[in-house]
Amino acid sequence: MVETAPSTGSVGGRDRRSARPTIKDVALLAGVSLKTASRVINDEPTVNPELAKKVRRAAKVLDYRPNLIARNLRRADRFTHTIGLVLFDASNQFSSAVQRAVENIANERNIVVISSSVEEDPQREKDATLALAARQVDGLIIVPTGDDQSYLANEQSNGMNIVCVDRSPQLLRTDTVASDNYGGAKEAVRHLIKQGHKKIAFLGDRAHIATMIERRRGFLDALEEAAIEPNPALIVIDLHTAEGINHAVRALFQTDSPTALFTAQNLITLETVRALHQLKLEKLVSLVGFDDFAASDIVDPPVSVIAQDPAEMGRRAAMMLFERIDGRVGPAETVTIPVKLIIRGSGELPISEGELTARLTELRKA
Amino acid sequence: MVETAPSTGSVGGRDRRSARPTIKDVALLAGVSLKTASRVINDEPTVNPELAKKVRRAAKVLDYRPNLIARNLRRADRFTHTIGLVLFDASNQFSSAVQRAVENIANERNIVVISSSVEEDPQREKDATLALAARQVDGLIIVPTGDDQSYLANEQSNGMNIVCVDRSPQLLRTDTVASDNYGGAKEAVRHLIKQGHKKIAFLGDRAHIATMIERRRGFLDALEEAAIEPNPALIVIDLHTAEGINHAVRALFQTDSPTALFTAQNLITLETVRALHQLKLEKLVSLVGFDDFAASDIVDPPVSVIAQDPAEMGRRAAMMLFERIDGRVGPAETVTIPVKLIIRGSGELPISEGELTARLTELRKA
DNA sequence: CCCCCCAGATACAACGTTGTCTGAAAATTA
DNA sequence: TAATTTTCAGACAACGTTGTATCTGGGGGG
Repeated sequence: MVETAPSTGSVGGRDRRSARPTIKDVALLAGVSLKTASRVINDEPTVNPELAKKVRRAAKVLDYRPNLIARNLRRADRFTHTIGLVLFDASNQFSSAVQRAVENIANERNIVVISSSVEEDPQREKDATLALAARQVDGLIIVPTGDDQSYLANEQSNGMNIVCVDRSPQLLRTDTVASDNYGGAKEAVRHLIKQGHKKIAFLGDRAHIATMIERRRGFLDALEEAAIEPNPALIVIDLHTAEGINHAVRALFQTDSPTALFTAQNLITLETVRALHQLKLEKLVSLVGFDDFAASDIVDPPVSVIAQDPAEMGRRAAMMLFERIDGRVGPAETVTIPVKLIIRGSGELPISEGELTARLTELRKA
Repeated sequence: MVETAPSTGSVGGRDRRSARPTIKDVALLAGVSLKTASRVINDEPTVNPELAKKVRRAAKVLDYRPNLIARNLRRADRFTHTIGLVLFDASNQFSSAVQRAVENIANERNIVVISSSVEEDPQREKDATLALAARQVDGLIIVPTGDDQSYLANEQSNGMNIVCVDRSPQLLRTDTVASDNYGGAKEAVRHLIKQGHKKIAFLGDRAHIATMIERRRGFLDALEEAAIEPNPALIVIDLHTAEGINHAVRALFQTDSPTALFTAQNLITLETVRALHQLKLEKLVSLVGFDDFAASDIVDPPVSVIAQDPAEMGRRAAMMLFERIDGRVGPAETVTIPVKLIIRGSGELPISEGELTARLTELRKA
C-alpha cells in the first residue's frame, strides 16, 4: 500500500538552521537597514518610494514572510490575532457546526483559530486550554467538558477573554452562549404527553454536564405538570458510547417498557434509533431527540427533534469574544439561543398498545 | 435573551501591559537570577535543590506559565510543538473524523494542532496555510481544496514537512494519504451493473478535485468493462450545495431516467437521498454512495456505500508527518487506504421498470 | 599555603521583529 | 544666506526566553 513516488528530490529532513529568510536577509539584499525593511513590510509611509520598491522586490525574490512568532513577541499591542477553540469532540456534528461558525467569523477579521478536541476528557480540556493560553491567544471559546473550570481563574484575572458555549462553566463566571435546554426538554416531553404517552424514558449523557442537568430538569417538570409520577427505572444517564446506549435501550424493554423516549443528545438519539431498528421497535416506540443531526429527516421514521442552532451559537460566541477583545468591559453575560421543535414523525407515531406488547413478548422470548 | 449575571467583578477589557507574570517576576520573588529560574523551570539538574524549591514555590504562587511564543523564538531546535491542519470543511463528517484522528495522535506526543477550515475556497486555503507556516508550525497536514498547491513550494524547500490527505496535491509533490478512489468507484458501479442496471448516473463534486477525477474514471471504466456506452446527460458534476443537488436530481428524472445513481461524495449522497424522498423515488431508484455517513444504516432504505476510513487516514497522515519531523528523509510517498463496499439495501433494490415508469409519468405531469 | 578544579550561580548575547530615539540631509522659512 | 523645520534612514533597545561564556567560592591536592 505504500508506493514511492517516481524520481524527485527528497522531501523532509528539514535543516532547521538554514530555513526561511528573515527580514535581515531582505534588508541585506535590498541594501538598506533592517529597520527600513521593517518599515516597508509594515507599510509605514515614511519611506522613500525608491527604497520601498527595492525592499519589496527583495522580499519577493526571497519569498520572505514575517515570522509571526517574533512579531507577536515584540508588538506593543500584544495581539497575536489568534483565538483558541476547545471542543468536547471534533467529530460531533454539534461541535463541528460551532467550529465552522467560529472560523467564519474569525476569518472575516483575519484571526486564526487554534482548535483542540478533547474527547470529553476533563484533563485534556485543562491541558489543551492552558496550552492555548500559553500560546498567547487573544481569547478562548470553550465548550466545557469537565465540571470545574476554575483552573482558568488566573488567566481570566490576567485579562484573558473567555466565552463558553453550550455548557456553562462551573466554578467560574464567563460570558456564555447556551441553548434553552430546560425549555426545549420540557417542550419535547410535553409534546409526547400530548400524544398520549405516560411512560416516557429519559436517556442522557454524563450526569454532571450542565446541559444534561437542565434537560433532565425540563423532562421532570413536564411530567410533574401532567401529574405523571416519574419512574426512576426510566431515567438512564451516563450514556456516552454506542455500546452503552444499545445496551441501555435493550435493558429498558426487557423490564419496564416505555411507550416513548426522550433522548437528550444527538449521539444518543442516533444510537437509540439504531437500537430500535435492531429490535424492530422503531415504528412502535415514539421518540423525540434533543439536537438535530444530518440525516434526521430521511431516517425511518423521520426523527422529531428539538433543534438547536449550533451555527448561531458559534457565531454569537465569536462575536461576544471579539467585543471583549475590542475592549468591552462589564459583567459576564449569558445569551440563550432559542430551540425549536421539529415534527417529523418519530414523535407522533400512532399508539397501538397491542402491537407493542406483542412485539415485546416476542422479544423477551428470544 | 441577554441577561447579565448577578453581581460579580467585571470581565474583559484586558490591561495588556499588566498581564501574566514572566520568569523575571518568578526570579525576583525567589531571590535568584533570571537564568537560575529558567533552569529550574526546564528541569536542568545543575541547580541547588534549596534554590530549586524556592523557585518552584514562587512559580506556583504567581501561577507562572512560560510564554511559549518567546520560548519558541529562542529555542535552538526551533520546534514549536505545533502542527497545522487545513480542512476543506470542518462540518463535513469526513473532515472532522480526520481532524479527530490527527488530534489524538498529536495529543500523545504533546503536540498542539492548529486547524483551519477553508470552506472549499482555494484562496482561503492558501491564506490559511501560509498563516500557519508563518506561525512556525513544525508541519502541515492539508486536505487540499484548490487545484494548485505550488504556493507551498518555497515552504517545502525551506524544510516544511507537508502531508496531504484525501486529495493529492497539484503541482507539488508531498507525502499523501488517499483512499482507493478509482477502485472504490469501480466497485460501486460494478455492483450496480451486477444488479442489472444499465442506466447509471454519476453525481459528482467540482470537476478539478483530484478525488472526483479518480472516482469518475472508476465509474467510466466500470461501464466500459460491461460494454455500456456512457450517456453524457447522466454525468452531473460541480455539485456542492444542497439546492444544486436537489435541482440536479430533479432534472435527471425530468428528461433521462437513470435506474441507479452513483453519488461520489457524502454530502451529495445525503442530499440525493433527500431529493429522492421528496420525489418518492427512494424505493424505486438504486443508489450507492462514496463515503459513509453517520445515519446511513437507519435511513429508509439503508444506504449502500463505499466506506472510506477517515480515522485511519488521519492517523496515517499524522504518523507520516511525525516521522518526517523526526528526521526521516526520502522521496515523497503515497499511502492508499483501502475502501469497502457496505451493502445495506439502497443499492440492491428490486428493479421494477413498471413502477418506476408509472411514478415518473406521474411526476412529469405534476 | 597556593593552585586548581568543580559545582553552581550569574552575566550577556541571541532569536526575529518592532518601538523609540538620534542624526543627517533636504526643504522651508525668515 | 542662515536658521529652522521637515523628512526619513539608521542605531539601539526591548519583548521573554534559552544558549554560552564567565565568574565565584569552597574543597582537595601538591
